[in-house]
Amino acid sequence: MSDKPFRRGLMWLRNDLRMHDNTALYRTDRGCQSWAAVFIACPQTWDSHGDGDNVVAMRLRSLQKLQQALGQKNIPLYFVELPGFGDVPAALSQIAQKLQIDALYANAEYPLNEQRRDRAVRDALKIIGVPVEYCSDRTLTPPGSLTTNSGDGFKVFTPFKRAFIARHDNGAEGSASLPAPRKKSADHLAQWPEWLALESKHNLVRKIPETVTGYGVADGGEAKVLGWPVGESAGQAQLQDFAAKIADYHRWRDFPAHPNTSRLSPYLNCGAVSIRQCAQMALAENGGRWQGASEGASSWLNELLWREFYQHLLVHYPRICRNQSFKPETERVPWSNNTSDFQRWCDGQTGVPIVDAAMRQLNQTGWMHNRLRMVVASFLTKNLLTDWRKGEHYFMRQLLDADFAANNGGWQWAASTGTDAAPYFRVFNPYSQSRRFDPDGEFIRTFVPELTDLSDSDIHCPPQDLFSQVDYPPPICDVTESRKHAIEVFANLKS
DNA sequence: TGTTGTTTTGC
DNA sequence: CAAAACAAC
Repeated sequence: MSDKPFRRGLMWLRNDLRMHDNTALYRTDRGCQSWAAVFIACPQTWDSHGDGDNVVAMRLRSLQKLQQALGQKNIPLYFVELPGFGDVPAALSQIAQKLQIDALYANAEYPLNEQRRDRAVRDALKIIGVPVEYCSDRTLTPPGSLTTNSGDGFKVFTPFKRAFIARHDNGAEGSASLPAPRKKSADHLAQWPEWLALESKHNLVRKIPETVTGYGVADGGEAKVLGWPVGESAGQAQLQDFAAKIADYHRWRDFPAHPNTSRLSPYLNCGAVSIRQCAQMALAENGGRWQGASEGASSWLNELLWREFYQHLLVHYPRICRNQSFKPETERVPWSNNTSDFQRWCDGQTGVPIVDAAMRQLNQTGWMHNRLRMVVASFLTKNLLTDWRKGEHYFMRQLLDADFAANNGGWQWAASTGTDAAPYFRVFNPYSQSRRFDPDGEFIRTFVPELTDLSDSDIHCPPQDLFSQVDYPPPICDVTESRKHAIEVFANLKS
């Protein structure tokens, strides 16, 4: 007799695609004598959530890597494509019965539709007597567990941070991370069927496809997406690279041509790297404290807490997941929503070099430097007075690191519609930002080669006579006038 | 993690 | 008179 409470278990993988320090995976391995993993693609729901080709490619390629790693431990990984989240409970119920599963494990996800899906799965499996365990893994502390004295979720970052640190500045994060699952005997794979037919006509198979319905995937067959190597080992390598540079993070983080940023977001988002691994690395650099010794490490830990803050907000304020702004009065902003302006912004053809360079970086690489995300978001929502939701959606479609909580939080911050957002009168001047953070125009030259020959001082705001000589558009708007107008519009909301 | 226009400071 | 400080948006 084994002391394991369950004979056969199933690990349901989502955006947690790694072997090490994976809470639910660890619980499955420890809790079950025999187990398999399953991934369910839901392209219809993914599409309605705005997931683009890039984030889906990152997900599927990372999953392929994980399947190899699981295979080396003689653990099967099943794949099935269903249309949407609504199809998942019935399918998992069938899967659990046909595979004779005794327990299901997964790591919790916090957007509203994900929570609803997971509750429905728990209810469906309860009917057939299969317990479901959802683990806290995507955040450092479970959303909902940090509240103000009155029991509400924090709406302001600084008090949230203070409360978080009060609870976590005790070295607990420094403890060892969870080990990878243990290797199974060679006959373990044979204890699980090669494939299963489900009643919905979707087959559960052990082969991960190159693509799913409605999604094209970049870089056919390669272990890269838009030049980014995929998988847990690539994520860990990135974490190690950044660990060597984190002491200087604060000094160079704002300069897009010399970025000393972590570039970990695509890995963090699909789960190739855990948030605890990130925090542990930075805490090790910082004498085990959240604030203090190393300015670089402290500064980056602060960024990790912004991510944490936005994840927690979803649970306390589900209106965020209903396509609504956090501040109700900002629903009355008379957005101009000019279609061709928006298209030019998307294409990097606004005639404002730093904005165009940033948008082209996004379009070409699936990633954008954080400061530039603020600059282009401020430009779209304030100077072009376009609804932040159009920008949010475009970012979701393009980003390799597209995460609903972080992306929505960032956009509502820039648009001044969010909690603890930039005050409406704090509008970035893209030319000032350009001169300050790309002083010699190096970043602009990388992505807007039309302007290569301009002087370091002219490149931020090209002179009038350039437009007849070079195929580059004149500025889409006057930033001084449009700034004034936006501030006026927001000020009028009060009356 | 703002910008701008105005006032004050310091040489 | 340039740089710093400040107020208002």
